[in-house]
Amino acid sequence: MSSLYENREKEPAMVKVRFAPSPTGYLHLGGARTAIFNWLFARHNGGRFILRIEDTDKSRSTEESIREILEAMEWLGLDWDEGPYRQTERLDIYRREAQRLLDEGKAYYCYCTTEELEERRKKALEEGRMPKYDGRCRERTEPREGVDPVIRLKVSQEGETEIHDLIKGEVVYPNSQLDDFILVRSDGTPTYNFVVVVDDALMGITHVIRGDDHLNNTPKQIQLYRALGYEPPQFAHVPMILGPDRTRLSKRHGATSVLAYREEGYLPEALFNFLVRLGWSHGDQEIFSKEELIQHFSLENVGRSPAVYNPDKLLWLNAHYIKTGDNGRLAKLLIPFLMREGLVKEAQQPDLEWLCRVVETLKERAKTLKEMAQMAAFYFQAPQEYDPKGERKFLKSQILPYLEALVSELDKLNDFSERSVEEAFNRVMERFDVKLKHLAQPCRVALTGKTVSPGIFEIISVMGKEEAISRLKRAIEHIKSKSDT
RNA sequence: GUCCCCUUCGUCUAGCCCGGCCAAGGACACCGCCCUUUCACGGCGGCGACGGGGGUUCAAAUCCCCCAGGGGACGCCA
Repeated sequence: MSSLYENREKEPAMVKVRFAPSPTGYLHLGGARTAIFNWLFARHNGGRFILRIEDTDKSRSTEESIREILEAMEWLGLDWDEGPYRQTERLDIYRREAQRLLDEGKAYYCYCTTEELEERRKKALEEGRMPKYDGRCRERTEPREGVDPVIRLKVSQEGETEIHDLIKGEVVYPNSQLDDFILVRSDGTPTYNFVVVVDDALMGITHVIRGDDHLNNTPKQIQLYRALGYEPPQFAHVPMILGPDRTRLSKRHGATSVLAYREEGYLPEALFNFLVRLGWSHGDQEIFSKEELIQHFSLENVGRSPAVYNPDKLLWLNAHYIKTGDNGRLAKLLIPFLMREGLVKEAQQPDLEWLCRVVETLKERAKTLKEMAQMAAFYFQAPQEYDPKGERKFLKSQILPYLEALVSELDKLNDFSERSVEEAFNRVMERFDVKLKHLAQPCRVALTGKTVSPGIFEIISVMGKEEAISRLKRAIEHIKSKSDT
């Protein structure tokens, strides 16, 4: 019976993955994509997705950051099945595990000070050596006066450690590169490399999917799993997202916070779709619903090379989701942006049904909700002034008769639908024997102040009879006052 | 410096594992044309890549080796 072999090959009964952000800032694009890959992997395999906050660095972790991260995940629709766990609430577990390693002789106290370490590191770098801890406290039996010790793991320097990475393939590290890394700081708090292993093991994580900046940590962690007597999980190291300058994505590259995209008027499904296609693909398909992603996602189709973040494509996707989005939903999402533009006051919410019609006229040309709100301005306020070029070109005295005729035709309408507005235009065009463009452009400038807008019939219809006529009359007066002088 | 990862159009990528279907496909951006009351949308077309060098083979983007470039790690950060 080759039972050992079979056990190795057999997939774990239940896939369990985690996303483990450190709350030292907002959720950025790279972190969000890692979360998405984990979530998708769990959902695809009918497994569990757990959220764990890695807050062992007390000096840098903040509650505000935790709130931000959770909010960003909720916005993206990444729901978790367990957690959020907080590592600061599990300190007794780490203490117990550290003591166990100490008792078993697999870890030891180290009394070297930060200053001494820093000096040795500097020297090593200068001499072109690898700056690693030399293990000098391994055999120390006596404490050192006035120094709070750290706990280090005895790491084997012999041989090599192999990683069977689901994305990178076989990766082999010479153990000579490893050093006795710190498990517990001198203040008694555990370090990342320690807690990540303890938690992943104890929480039964089957697949660790994370950024490939962690690939280098993996051999250390594997040694720790073994020292602890736990079976290492499967690893999948996802290539990082790079900025346009091909370095690690950071604040330098502009807005990288997930929530900042919401503020800029991006739809969560657009960012989701964009992020998942950065490094993962399914043939030539670009647009994916969540259901399709869950159905198709697999680690095999994750690329091995890093991806440069391309804001133009995100914008295109966002435009697509706006274009195809539900008017009612878009209208609701648009309101905060209208308020920010000063078009809608907090107290008086616009009529949603009407707003839906506004959205309908704008959704084909707006790439973001922010942009849509800006383009919607003329629906809320009559032009304060006319675009100079448009005025010169279209608001001329020759067109006065057309505009006046149009006002009277519109005034006769009971039904103010797009269709009947169009018919009113047709009557005016026939009477004066002019083409639509000679009527439409002056009208557009009169109504919106600009030479660019959605279709003339739709905006008039949506604007309403009273408002449209009043704006046309104002334009007529404006033209007259000019020609008088 | 050492170790690890990566390398197809400007960018995201398909193809690579199982060589021939690839004079390398799709998408974003860009350019042009068409549609058209403006702007968009849409349609059509164009531009544009296998990092370099050696092998192996009848045949290599695909397999092997070397080099170069890029990224990452080397913390009492995660």
